[in-house]
Amino acid sequence: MKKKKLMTLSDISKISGVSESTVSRALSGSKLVSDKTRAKIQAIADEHNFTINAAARNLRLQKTKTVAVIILISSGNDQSVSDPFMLSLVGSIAEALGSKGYDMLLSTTRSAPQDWQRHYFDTRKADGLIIIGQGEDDAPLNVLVDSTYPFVTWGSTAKSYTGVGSDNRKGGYLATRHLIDQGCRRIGFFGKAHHAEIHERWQGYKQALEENEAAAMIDTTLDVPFTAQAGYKVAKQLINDNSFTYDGIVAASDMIAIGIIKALKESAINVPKDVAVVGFDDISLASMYHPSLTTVRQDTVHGGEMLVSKLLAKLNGEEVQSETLPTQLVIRQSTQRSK
Amino acid sequence: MKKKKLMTLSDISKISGVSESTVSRALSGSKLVSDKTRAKIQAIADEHNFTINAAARNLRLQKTKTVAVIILISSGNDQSVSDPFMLSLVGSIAEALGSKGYDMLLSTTRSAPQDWQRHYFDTRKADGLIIIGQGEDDAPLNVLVDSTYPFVTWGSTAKSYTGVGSDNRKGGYLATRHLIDQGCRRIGFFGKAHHAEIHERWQGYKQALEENEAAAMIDTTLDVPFTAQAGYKVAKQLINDNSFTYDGIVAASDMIAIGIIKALKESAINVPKDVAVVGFDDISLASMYHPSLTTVRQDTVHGGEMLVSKLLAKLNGEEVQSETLPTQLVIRQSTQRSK
DNA sequence: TGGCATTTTGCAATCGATTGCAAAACAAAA
DNA sequence: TTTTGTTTTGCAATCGATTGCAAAATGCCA
Repeated sequence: MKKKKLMTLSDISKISGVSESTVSRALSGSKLVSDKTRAKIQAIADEHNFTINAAARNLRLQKTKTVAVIILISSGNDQSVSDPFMLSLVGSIAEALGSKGYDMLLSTTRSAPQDWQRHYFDTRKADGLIIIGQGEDDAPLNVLVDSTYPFVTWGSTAKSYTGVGSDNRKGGYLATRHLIDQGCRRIGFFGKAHHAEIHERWQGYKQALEENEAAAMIDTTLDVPFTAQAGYKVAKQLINDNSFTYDGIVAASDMIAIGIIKALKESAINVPKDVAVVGFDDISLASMYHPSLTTVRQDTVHGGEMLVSKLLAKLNGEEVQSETLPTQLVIRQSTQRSK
Repeated sequence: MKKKKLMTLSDISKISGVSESTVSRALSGSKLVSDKTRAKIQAIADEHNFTINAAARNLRLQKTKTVAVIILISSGNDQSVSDPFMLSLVGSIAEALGSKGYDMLLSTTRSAPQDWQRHYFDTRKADGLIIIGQGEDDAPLNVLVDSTYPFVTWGSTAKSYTGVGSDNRKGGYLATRHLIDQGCRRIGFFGKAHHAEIHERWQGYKQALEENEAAAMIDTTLDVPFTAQAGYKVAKQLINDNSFTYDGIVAASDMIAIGIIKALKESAINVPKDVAVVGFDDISLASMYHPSLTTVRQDTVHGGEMLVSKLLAKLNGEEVQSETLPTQLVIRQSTQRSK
């Protein structure tokens, strides 16, 4: 019943009694072939379960209809692959690509070949690259800048290459401002401030603090990787050392916020009463945590679509600009001190 | 500075003054070429930044060194893409593939072409398929069974095709047994019992209840999709209807457990004192929730490696068996009623 | 039916790498 | 120097689909 062997254009051509050219044209919808012929060929192709061989087509057309997505992982930190935010973004990219008829090749800097920057494009495995997360270091990306390699990045948009990203500074500002409005006066920032995106959030935080200099603020910038575990550990440490003196915390991501809150709870420090905590990302879990998490929402769906459309435009030879997407403060329980 | 044009084998052959065959052999490490020649050619290739064209090679060799991973999503439920467990598994697969020199093509049933079952293989975009999550319905997979298509699945292993999965039944049993040991007497199961994997967990749950028939138990099987939101909603509803009478809950996944716990907390029902809750998966967040979640661990790292090695073995023409991985109960706060 | 315009179809080259087989180059032995 | 044996190298076919150009088929009108 099953065909063991896969059909080729040539097989179909023999069966239908027309040339390969005609089969090719019929199947690709060229108007150089009559409807009658096309119908006949299409029927035969369907019947024999024929599919075009992508390798051959790619070779001939010099393109693959495939985009490689690669997730940058800071070397030390092996958890950030599982950051729900990034994965949500990848999901959105996958869908946007799928709807345009593109396949997605996914890898992380850990699983990819050494020379991933060039690998996918040079080998013609993909037509372009989407790079997620600039990490703390521009070096790996600089290989690509001023080359003609088609790529776009997610992250900070204040770069020399095309990027899509959230308005991190505004987000950081809104989050901090909100804490101040809630009456917090000793506000700490938890996150790697030298990481491009986080740095922008930190700048927003800084700005909010400065605009309210009347109040005595604490600007403590702690170096915390992207995981709940890291947030937990740092907070725990501070508490144990009796140096936890905040009444408000801006966490660089929801996962970090969750870790911090857990540490606080374990020490019977109440959130939001004793300490108000605001996260960043609005991962789906944020509303399901207890207390539900006030956070700055990044729109992953829009972000994914944007990345894809920018890249495809680029593949199409168009000139493309970076784009900053709006962020939005979502107020939930973790900062409601008033009532 | 940059080469606009990508080099081909033929270019390198011209530059180095040897034939294409020799270049090909030199670069692929064939011992048919002398070390001296190889060194010379290698140097030239490096200098000109030459990379093999995958399309051409694929066409010639009839293989792609690429595996397609596809995530089955139940149509209605648009959240399960973001299920941390699946994503963790995908991460592990990505790494296992990377270490074997394979690339990973990722898609979900939402973003993939209609005929994804055949698409990736027929078009020769991938050498094989890894399918994650059987969903509630075997139909899409049956297209592949008894075909010669190389694929392996994650999920229930009691199927006619090669699968890798956790010992769900044992896991469900351990979880339920633990609740009984903790003194729970009204234990409910929250999860889609007609979903293949969940059904096995449910069987384990059932078995544990039956082995302890002396105690009065409640076997309520509620139909809950895979998200925290769903767990929350169902629990909330029960509470509002005054029909929440459990003192122990077996949730089919950690996310569901988290949603349930949130609903309980909002109604001032204490976990674990009033109700003990056990999850399934041991996602990284389980230990970071408050209370930390007792759960059944599935080993995603091992699982991913296993899926990959089975598939590659299959590609290699070997006969391959399904495999069930052990599950392990991880006891944390959400079930500690004793003290 | 013949002649011309318009559609359809087919030939053959091309994309870039691999490999069986045969020829060339080299080394060693006679 | 010739012969035999061993390495290296090159020729040419192959993988499957696409497409410019030319040839064939068809339609239309007189």
